[in-house]
Amino acid sequence: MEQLNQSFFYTLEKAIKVYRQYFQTQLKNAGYGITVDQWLVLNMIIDFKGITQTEIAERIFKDKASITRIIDLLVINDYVTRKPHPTHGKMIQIDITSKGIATINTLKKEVPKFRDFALRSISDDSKKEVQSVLKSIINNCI
Amino acid sequence: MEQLNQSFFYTLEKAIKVYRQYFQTQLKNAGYGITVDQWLVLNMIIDFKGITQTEIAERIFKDKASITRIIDLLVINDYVTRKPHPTHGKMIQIDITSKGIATINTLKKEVPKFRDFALRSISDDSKKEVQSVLKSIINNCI
DNA sequence: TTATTTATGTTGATATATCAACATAAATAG
DNA sequence: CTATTTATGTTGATATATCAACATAAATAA
Repeated sequence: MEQLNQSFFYTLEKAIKVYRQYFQTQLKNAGYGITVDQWLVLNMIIDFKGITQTEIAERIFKDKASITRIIDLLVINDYVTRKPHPTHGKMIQIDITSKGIATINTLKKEVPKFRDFALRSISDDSKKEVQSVLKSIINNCI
Repeated sequence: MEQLNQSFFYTLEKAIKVYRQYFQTQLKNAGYGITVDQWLVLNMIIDFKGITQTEIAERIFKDKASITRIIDLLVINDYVTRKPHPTHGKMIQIDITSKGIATINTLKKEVPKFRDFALRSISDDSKKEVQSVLKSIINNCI
């Protein structure tokens, strides 16, 4: 059993790494200078208007310190702008630039293809079964 | 289907993060200052006598630059020593210190418990099924 | 033998992860 | 109202990931 458990996590680590690398390469090949994580954050900003950085962190399982720095880069690379929220305390108001909008609009169409490609030949039932096991692991570890 | 694929990777990311965090916390609670990745590398050095850094990198899916730096830290923290290989080119000879041996000896017994805990209540068949799907993903992305 | 390729590692630059400490505005408790 | 707590973000320190460039010894080709 221990052998099985060891190789289980070995495969899990490998799968996530290979997938991330594939994803990043696709972004690059499609002509985007954006990273996977920057894309994730940009996506959140667009999908959830007015979302706080803390909430972005929770939604994509990152530290809020990471979010601060990823947004720094989104600003540097002209995907978004950041200014103090007019009425609400320490909150930050993030506005998307035209470059940010254009990028997301295209990627919204492209990214699903990446996922489909990575999961091709896998049945929906299998996906659900895997997800259910992963959720058990999550519950076991929390 | 796209919704399923999106949530599939969402869950995958979450599971690996939660597991890694659980693992690191357990190491800390057990009184070890070592990180998960340092432990992984130390393990390779012990299990495969004379292994090259390049090969360690391949085996645990890391960049060889990362291995250089992780071993830097293993040296700083007195788990191993590093010196030029006496006969073989640019190779490095890595020797384990007594602290390194003591650490690994204990962790070899502890770590399987962490994995078992994370996978408790999951049947062997399920684990195998998940692994098989993960391997398909790996093949799809490579 | 000389030139080229291969194997092995290191270093620099940049991005991200994590934890702890800090800063501060808003909300709540007393 | 004042004190405390909570919500939200930033910053510093350290660890890791990734890519590209570099260094160099060994092996191979010419």
